[in-house]
Amino acid sequence: MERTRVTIEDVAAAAGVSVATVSRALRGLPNVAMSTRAHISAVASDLHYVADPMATRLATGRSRTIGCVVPLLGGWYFAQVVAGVEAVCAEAGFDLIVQSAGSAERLSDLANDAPTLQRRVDGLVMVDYALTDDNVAAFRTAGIEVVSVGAATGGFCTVGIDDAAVGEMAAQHLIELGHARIGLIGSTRTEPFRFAVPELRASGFRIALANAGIDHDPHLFADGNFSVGGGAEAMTSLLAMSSPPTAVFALSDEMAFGARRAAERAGLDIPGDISLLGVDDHELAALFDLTTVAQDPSAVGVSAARQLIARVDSEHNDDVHVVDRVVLPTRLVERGTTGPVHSA
Amino acid sequence: MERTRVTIEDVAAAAGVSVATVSRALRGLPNVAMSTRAHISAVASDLHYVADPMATRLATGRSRTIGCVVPLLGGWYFAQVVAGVEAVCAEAGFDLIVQSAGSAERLSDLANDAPTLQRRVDGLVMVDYALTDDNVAAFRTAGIEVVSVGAATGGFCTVGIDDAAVGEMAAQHLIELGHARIGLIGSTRTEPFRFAVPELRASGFRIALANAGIDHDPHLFADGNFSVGGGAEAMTSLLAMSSPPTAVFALSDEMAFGARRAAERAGLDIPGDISLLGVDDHELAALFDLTTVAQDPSAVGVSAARQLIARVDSEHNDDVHVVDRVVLPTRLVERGTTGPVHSA
DNA sequence: TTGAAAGCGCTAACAG
DNA sequence: CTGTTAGCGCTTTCAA
Repeated sequence: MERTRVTIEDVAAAAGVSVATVSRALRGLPNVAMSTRAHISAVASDLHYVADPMATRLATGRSRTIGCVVPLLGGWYFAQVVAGVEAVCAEAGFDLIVQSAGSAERLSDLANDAPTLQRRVDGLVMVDYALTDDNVAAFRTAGIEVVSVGAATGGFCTVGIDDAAVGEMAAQHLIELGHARIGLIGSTRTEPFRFAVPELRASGFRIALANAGIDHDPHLFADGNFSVGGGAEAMTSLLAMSSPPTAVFALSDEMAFGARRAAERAGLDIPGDISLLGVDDHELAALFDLTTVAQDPSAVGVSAARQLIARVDSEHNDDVHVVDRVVLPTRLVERGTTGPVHSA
Repeated sequence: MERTRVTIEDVAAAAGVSVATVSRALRGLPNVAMSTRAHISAVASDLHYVADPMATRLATGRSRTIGCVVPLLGGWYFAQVVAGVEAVCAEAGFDLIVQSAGSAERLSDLANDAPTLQRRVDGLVMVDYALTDDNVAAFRTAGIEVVSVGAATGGFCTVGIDDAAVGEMAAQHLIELGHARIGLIGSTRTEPFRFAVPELRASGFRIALANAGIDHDPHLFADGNFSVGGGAEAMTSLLAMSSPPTAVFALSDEMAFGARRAAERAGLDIPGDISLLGVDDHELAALFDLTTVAQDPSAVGVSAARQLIARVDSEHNDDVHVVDRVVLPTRLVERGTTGPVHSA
């Protein structure tokens, strides 16, 4: 068990060359004789030499680390995204720092910390945030590369799905089944996360209805706060209406789970009495036999991380087509919670 | 927008003192005149000076970063643990690096990387791993502080729950309801995660049965692989027995969800025909009205992170009682899936 | 193709 | 109480 670190100087001495040559040789830089390179490599592995990351980082100014900021660790969606980001980092040899910022204040703290952040990470994946101009300016002047996940913000590269299309697909499916009175379970919260998402999905949904000549009763909306419990409450309030909907579109599967339970508790048959449709294809959606518009959040994380790493690391420049916006596919997964409208 | 970093030298020059004094003053070290300290602080914040983390890390050899290694990012349990760890890191001013290692090979890769890992993190939280002697040796000789989550391994500080007690509580509850033929849905996988957990829970369960004078039919076991689908299959096979159980204990809520669905599909009433009990108190357990033995994985993460940080950072030495083993509470949450046995 | 030497920005003895 | 001076370990001109 060696007690002292073996440094580049040790290798240089043992190989009978200068540290500069060792540095070049080991990093595969040009202008090193084949023989010297081989010799140095041998000596280095012999000594179990590995370059000290901190020294390298200080000298180069790059950390081979990216950060991923999410509103909430531990939620299904965010956990999937982070998993995707991590997978890419692991394969690219990057470290991944995760931070959660669940409020606009915490987000600003982070932005104010941009100067030191810049030294700790080469870039940031910001998941589902609405960045203020100040936030954006802070990251920009600190020189931190940012890729955003979700709706576009701050003029950064954005990867996500087409949320309006999600709403359209949902509406379309329900319309085809003959539904006209369709309830919507969404959210009116805009701080700090998923800000534009509910509105985008809802608007796509409304547009599709309008295109079909159906005018949507704005009262058929209930706030489910993107939670299971909220979904249940929302469904309950929808069912309490004098003229309840024949179908309900929940903007997330978790809200749909709650909604389903509430409907069952109310003695309703699904889809006999009321159809239900969610978004996500959560891992438990199949179990609930929930029809849903599927997305793949881990693929979003993968794509975002690739875009980011391609921008900050010249070695990975060509791993991916660097673009300003990548839109990942969604698709309707028909299961058992939607069916033809029951004519009264 | 300043283009060049402001260094400690700039501050020293502007304040008319030496860099050493600036360093001491800003870090709150003793032996600095009150007046000088105040002056330096003023100048520093005036210049928006912040110490470069990388330079500090190289000079001190400490990174104020901890790592968290999990078998699988994106699973409910692990996401909760990571969330707890992150919360503590954020409040202690530590960065958190997350890595997933889903196989024994990836785990060994990580251990082999211990020398550079040691420079990048001050310590590691290893979640639900069975560390080999080689792994342990690698971390030890690299001087990486480790706290393990789950069952004890490698002689490191361990934080977790009493899994045997979990099994006992479950058995006890079912016994009190009069059940004697109780099925067990568990897992026989041991690599690389949750290794000892299923066995510990199962053994506690069996011991409680034995103490109650019930001899447990070993055929009443089915492998659910800790997944929803696996739980469903396991339940199906249990129900296919010539003499099926009157109650089933699933070693995790997710398996219980699947089991519940399978039972319902088979036309059985819960708890009328068969009782069902899980472990975790997953966020969706209430929705399924599932009786379960609750644990709080994010609290586990919090506790583990505190133990680790107290060990690696003298400033946080007293934040927590440093011990070798912390056991967090679990409790039975009675809901609607368990009921008295139906005498035939 | 290789080496010498000047950083990168901070900390930590050691003097004074 | 404060300043001087070596490092920390690697990268990167600039010469040779």
